[in-house]
Amino acid sequence: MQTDKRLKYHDLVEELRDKILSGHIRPGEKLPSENELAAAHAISRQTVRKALQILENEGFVYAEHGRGTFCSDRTGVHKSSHNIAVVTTYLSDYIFPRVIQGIDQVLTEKGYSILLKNTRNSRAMEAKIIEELLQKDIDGLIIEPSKSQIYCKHLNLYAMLDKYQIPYVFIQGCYSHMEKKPQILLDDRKGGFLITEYLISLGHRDIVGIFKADDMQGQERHKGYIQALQQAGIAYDPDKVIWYHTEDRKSHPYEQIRRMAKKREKLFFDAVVAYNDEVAISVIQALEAENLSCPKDVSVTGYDNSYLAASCKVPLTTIAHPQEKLGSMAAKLLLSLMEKEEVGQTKIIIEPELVIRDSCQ
Amino acid sequence: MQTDKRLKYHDLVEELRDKILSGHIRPGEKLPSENELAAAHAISRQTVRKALQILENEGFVYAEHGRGTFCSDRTGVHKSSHNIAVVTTYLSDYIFPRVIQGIDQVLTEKGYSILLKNTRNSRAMEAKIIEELLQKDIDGLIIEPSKSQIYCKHLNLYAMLDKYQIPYVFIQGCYSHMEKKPQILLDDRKGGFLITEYLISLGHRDIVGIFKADDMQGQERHKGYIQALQQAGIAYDPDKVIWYHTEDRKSHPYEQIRRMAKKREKLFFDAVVAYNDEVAISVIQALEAENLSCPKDVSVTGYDNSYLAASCKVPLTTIAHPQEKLGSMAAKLLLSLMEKEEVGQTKIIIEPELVIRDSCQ
DNA sequence: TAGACTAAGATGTACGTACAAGTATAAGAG
DNA sequence: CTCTTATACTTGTACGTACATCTTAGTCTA
Repeated sequence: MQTDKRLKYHDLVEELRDKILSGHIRPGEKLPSENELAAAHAISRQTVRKALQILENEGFVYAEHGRGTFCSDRTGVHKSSHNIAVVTTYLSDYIFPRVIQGIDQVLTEKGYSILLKNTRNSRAMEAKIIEELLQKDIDGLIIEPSKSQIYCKHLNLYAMLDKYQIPYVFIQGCYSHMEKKPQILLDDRKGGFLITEYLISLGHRDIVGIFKADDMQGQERHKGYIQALQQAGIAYDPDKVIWYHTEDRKSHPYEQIRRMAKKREKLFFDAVVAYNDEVAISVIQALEAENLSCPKDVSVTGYDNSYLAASCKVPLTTIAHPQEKLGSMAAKLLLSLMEKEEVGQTKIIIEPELVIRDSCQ
Repeated sequence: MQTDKRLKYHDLVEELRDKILSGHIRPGEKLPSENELAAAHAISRQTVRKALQILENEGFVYAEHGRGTFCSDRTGVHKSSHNIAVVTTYLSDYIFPRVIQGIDQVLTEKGYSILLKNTRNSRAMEAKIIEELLQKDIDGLIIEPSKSQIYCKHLNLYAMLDKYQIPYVFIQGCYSHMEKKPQILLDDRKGGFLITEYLISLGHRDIVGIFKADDMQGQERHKGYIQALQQAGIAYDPDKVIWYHTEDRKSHPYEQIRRMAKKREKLFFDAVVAYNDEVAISVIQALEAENLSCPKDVSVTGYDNSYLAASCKVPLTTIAHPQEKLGSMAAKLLLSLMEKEEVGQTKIIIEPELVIRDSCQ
């Protein structure tokens, strides 16, 4: 096989490209004029022009009529689509709009756009989306993991992201074995602890817990719930815990609570720690259907402090979700990763806060 | 100003590009040889080569050594990023999440992604965003106009979209002079009429109307409100109408209603038609602050049938907003425009529906 | 000192030639 | 009939010339 050195214009392209990539020619710097290059390499000006045109198409240089040819500012590596993918599980009208709003505010300011995708909480879908995103040239990725507690077979896709130097930030959760990756999450265990502890401080001892089984948040809030019970010396009773999956979020907790409430004569709970505000509202509805009232008969707590919590029938005592702040923090972290700054803290945990309203007594 | 026709290679580029775009040269078809083109246009072969190289860079043609130059399979137009921009006014957690969800469902199925942007209801921002989107190569655009009742100076940007053959669909509103463009909207006048007519049928005659001043929906709902009053022979009283701007949506309606409610001895209204559910809730809060109750003292109606309407303190009688359906219809319409199908109906108006709950009597 | 002019030097357009190298086809040899 | 070969035609590389157009900087003039 012969070397490529036989093509003069190709030679020049490689030489100049190397000089740019190695830093010998810096962004904005003027290249030698076409005639100078021609003379220096003992080739014709037309051949030099051909080489420069190739470099221009590749984005390494740009020419200005009458002034000269210059090295591009952005070292031509990738064109920078200025798109950043935001992958969430659901596009529900629950808390995500605000998270995305927070992300958007930060990104728009810096000239980036959001490419929105959602996985419907399916890992297969998530893998498909990341593959797709690797094709489009995105500058970064903010992702909420799907069904995060289950072991994830598609970790190699994240290795691909690393390889292509596409920075990513996890929000709301993170796969095991990736705990050191940049991420912003809430201390869900502490949140579960705080809200349970609050109920205990009001005198409740028979506290039902409702948790989502298919993500890390559910697991963590459950742990916090147990921790608070233990601290108060209350025995943990598995029969008082209801687990549900995302698909059944509208029916399962409702039916379970109704079933439990039916045994009124031996009502064995006086408080409910719900996984989130949506579930809390459905719990209250279930109680009312059995002629029980909240907070008079049963105290109920939510989680996330969504707009539902403030405006629903019984304003909910809940745990504050930072929403916009979570989004803007994630966007800022991603931007600093993209600029390859030395980022000190890449794992940020937001402390939960108790918001007291009317649903407990 | 001189025409572009002076540059020979540029001429040839345009001629060939037009032939390809118009279908005179079909994908895979062989173009005339460089010498033939040179002879036919009485220009040199080198000039022909320059033109062909530009077309090759743009993806319209490809050359095969020794065989010829051929028209690209993918008609070269744009590389098809498979991104579709969705531009809304706000990313509120109000009704947009569901609209976007509807769009996303349809687009994901066809392998497209959403590029999300929001204008904060500013026309300047909208112009900036469209300019930016013209740079990125999007395949289509779904847009909710900003401050749509005000005359829009940036219509030329839509002409640019036409020129680049990027199809777009308006949702929720449309600029004047663009009534014939593809759009999906709600019959807001009829909605305003229906809800006002309903209040009249309950016996109300002193009905306050609250409308947003800075978009078409507000204007239309206001017209429907007047229409219903006229039909019932009730005189229109401008003092009973409150106009507000988006920026003041949280304070202005609330304060106005409180002010009106303060004159209790001569309470001159017994019903309120609110612009949307959010405002309706704030109206109810204002009434309660003055010790008036809804629906006992004053009937209040919402609009949009958001999740707020069902779960708030006093479940709202409101007008159904199709949400997901609006989104999916817009996405489907856009897709059919993109495939250049002959689309029969490009202006779709969705009929409003009354949803009766507890906030009126 | 401010402004106009000029010249030098940069890229851009256009044409020309010559030869290299790949492809398809038709003619000819076995 | 099959394989080889010659040939004509294609695109690719390389060089050369000439002039147009734009920028910059220096010079001259009012």
